[in-house]
Amino acid sequence: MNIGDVSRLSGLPAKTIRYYEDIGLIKPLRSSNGYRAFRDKDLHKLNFLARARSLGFSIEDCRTLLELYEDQDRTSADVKKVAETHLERIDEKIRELKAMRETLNELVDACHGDHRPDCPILKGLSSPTQ
Amino acid sequence: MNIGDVSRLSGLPAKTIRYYEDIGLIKPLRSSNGYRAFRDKDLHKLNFLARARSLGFSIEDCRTLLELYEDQDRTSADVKKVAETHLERIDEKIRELKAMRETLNELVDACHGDHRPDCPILKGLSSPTQ
DNA sequence: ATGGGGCTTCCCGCAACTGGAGGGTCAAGC
DNA sequence: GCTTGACCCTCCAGTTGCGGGAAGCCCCAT
Repeated sequence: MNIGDVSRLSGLPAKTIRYYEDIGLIKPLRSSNGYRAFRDKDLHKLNFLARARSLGFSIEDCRTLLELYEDQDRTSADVKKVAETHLERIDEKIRELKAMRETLNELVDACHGDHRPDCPILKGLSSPTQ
Repeated sequence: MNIGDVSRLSGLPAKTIRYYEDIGLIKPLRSSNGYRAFRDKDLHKLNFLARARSLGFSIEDCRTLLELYEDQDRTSADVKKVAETHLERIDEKIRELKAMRETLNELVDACHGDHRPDCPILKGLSSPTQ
């Protein structure tokens, strides 16, 4: 398979796939013409990466998960730990965003949004949030 | 005021303040020794920026908001529009994160997390999410 | 005068790609 | 055999919003 094929099959842009090779996540073979030659194994890994990335795992997490994926002697505890740590990061991010959302929403609600210059949003931004 | 002073007062790192000058968000004067000389006006802007950034506004949004802040002829509708657009981006982000959280949580819950290699998390990542 | 801050500029690096330039390869159609 | 277009290759620069660190002034206290 050429890069275009695995790109279509995995849904990942060819650029991304080349990047993943650059940073050592996948190691496709090469044809005599210099084209990357992907095996089923490479495609599986790309699908794995696409799904892990879509769940928000960092590239480094993905590297770890791929290693565990390929290690027959892994323990599920190791995998779970990575996932739980990531879950906590997600929760933290959600909390942050909700806090932003709340403050911002109050400001937006207080703003008339008419032709006049008077604006509680700008006022809120220019005076301390207590 | 020197950069250290406004850094302490605004809570922004000196590096960040220099960066904001680089990209034209603030325009402090210069003392004869080459040091940046910040006026109250600059400090106000830095505080404004710190608060806008903490609400998740992008630098470009901040630039727009600062312009509106300084424009006596603005309309509050213009400000509100920027804020509402940002609010929608936040909501979208929260939705994404919650979807991730849900999927990830299911996988984590299904995983024993013991010494055995069998792991639903890796299985989930290696087979299509239907 | 010497030591320790503080300030300056400049350049590199981060994450995770994306875009584009400049060029080789391959298969089909004429 | 030649061209055309769709692929593919590498390499370099840019994105966002800074942070780290080098190399070198400046200023004040001892």
